[in-house]
Amino acid sequence: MARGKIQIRRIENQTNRQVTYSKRRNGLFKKAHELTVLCDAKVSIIMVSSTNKLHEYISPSVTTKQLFDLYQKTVDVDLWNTHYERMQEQLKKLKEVNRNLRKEIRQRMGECLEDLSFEQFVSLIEDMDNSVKTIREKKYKVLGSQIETRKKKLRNVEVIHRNLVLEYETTNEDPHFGLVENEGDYNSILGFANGGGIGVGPRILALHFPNHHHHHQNNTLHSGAGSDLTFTLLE
Amino acid sequence: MARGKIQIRRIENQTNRQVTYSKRRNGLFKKAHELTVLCDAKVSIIMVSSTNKLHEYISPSVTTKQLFDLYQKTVDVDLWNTHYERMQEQLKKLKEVNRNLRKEIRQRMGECLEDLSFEQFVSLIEDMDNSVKTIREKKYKVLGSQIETRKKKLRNVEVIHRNLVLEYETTNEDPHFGLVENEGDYNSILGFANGGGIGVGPRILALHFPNHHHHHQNNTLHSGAGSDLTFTLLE
DNA sequence: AACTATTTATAAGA
DNA sequence: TTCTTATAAATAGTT
Repeated sequence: MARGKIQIRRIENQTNRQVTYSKRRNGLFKKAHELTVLCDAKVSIIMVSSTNKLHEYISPSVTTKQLFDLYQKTVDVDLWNTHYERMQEQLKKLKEVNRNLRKEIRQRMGECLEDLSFEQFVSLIEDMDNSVKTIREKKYKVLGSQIETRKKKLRNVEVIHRNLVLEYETTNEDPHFGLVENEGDYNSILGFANGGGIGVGPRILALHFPNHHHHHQNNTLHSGAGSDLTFTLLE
Repeated sequence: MARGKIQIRRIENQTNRQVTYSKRRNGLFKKAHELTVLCDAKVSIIMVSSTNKLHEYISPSVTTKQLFDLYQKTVDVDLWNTHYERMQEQLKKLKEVNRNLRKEIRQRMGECLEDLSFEQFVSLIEDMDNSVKTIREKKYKVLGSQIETRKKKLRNVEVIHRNLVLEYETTNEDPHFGLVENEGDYNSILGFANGGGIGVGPRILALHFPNHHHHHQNNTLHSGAGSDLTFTLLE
C-alpha cells in the first residue's frame, strides 16, 4: 500500500514474507487496540506465522480464557464442550451407580428395607441365608486346612526334635567327642522349661524358630508354606 | 482518519460507536485475511461489541479449535486443562470406590473371601448374622402390620355390606317404594357367585371396588391408606 | 449505504 | 531490525 500496489497473494520471498508479517501484525494489533478503546469492544487475536511463531493480542478488559468461554457458549462450535459434557455425564452415572451399590449394602445390613417390594424382600432373605451358609462353609474349610497345615508342621518339628535327641545321644556315647560342657543348655534348647504364657500344646517355639507372638493381629487366610512356625491357636 | 483526526478514546455517542465498530471490524478482518494470504499465517480473531454481539475471523487454513489447542499448548495459560484433569481424577476415584463397594457386596454374598483377613472374616459372619436377624424381624413386623391392615379393611367392607343389606331390607319394607324390579341383581352385587379364580377368603372384591388381580407383581410394603381393596395373600 | 477529504498503514528502498 | 517516504488503503464525518 505504498510505493506501489501489491497483489494479495502469498509472498514467495521468505525474508519479505517475514518482514511483512511483522509489520502487518503490528498494524493489526494496533487496529485491534483502537477498536477496543473506541468502541468499548473486546478483541482476542491469536496468530501463527509461517515459521510457527505464535502471537496474540487481547483487550485489556478481558482474559483470553473469558473470551474463549464466551465464544464457546455463543457459537455452538465444540471446543471441548462435548468432551466436558460426556465426562459430566459419566460422573453422574458413576455417582448413581455408587448410590445404588451403597443402598444394596445397607439393605443387606438390614437398613432401608422400605424401598424393597415384598418379593424383593423375600428374595433378599433367601439370598442372605445362602450367603451366610456359603461363608460359613468357607470358614470351616479354611479352618480345616489351617489345622492340617499346623499338624504337618508339628510333625516336621517332632522329627527334627527326635533327630536332635538321637544325635545328642550318639554324640554322648561317641568317645571321639569330649565332655558335654553345657548339659544345662540342653533343656533350654528343648525349651520344656516353658517360656511364654500361651498354651500352645507342646512348646516347640523355643527351638529358636521365628516367634512373633502377636502375629495373630494380621493373620491372613493364606498361611503360605513359609518356614514360620508360630501359629496362634484357632479357637 | 479522514475528515479530521480523532482521539483514540471511547466514542460516547452510541450510534457512532456502533457504526465505527462495524466499519473497523470489517477493516480488521480484511487486514487479517490479507495477512493470512500474504504471509501464509493463521489468524483467529474473536471480538465482542459493547452490545455483546460476537464476531469472529478465522483463517481458512485452520479451525478455531486447532488454534485454541495450539495456543494452549504454547502459552502455559491454562484454559481448561486443570478443570479437565480434576474431572479425570474425580472419575478415577469414583470408579475405585465403586469397585470396592462391589467387592464388599460380593463378599457379603460369599465370594472373594480370600482377600479378607481372618478377623475380617469372623466379623463379616457376625455382621451377616445380625443383618439376617434384623431383616427377619422387619419382615415379621411388616407381615403383621399388613395382616392388621387387611383385617381392618375387611371389617370396613363388612360394615358396608351390612349397611347395604339393612338398607335393602328397609327399602323393601318401605311402602313408599315400588316393587323391587331387579331382585336378581342383589346376588350379583354381593358377588357371592365368585368372580376370579384367586382364593382371597370372602370374595368381597365384587363389591365394585377397584380390583387389579395382578397387582401383586409390584405390591409395595407401604400399603398406604388408599382405597384399594385388593390384597394378595401373604403366605 | 455511499461519498470523499484526510489520516493512517505500509512497500520498497536505504 | 529500523527509518524514510511515496503511495495505497482505511475511515470520520457528512449526505
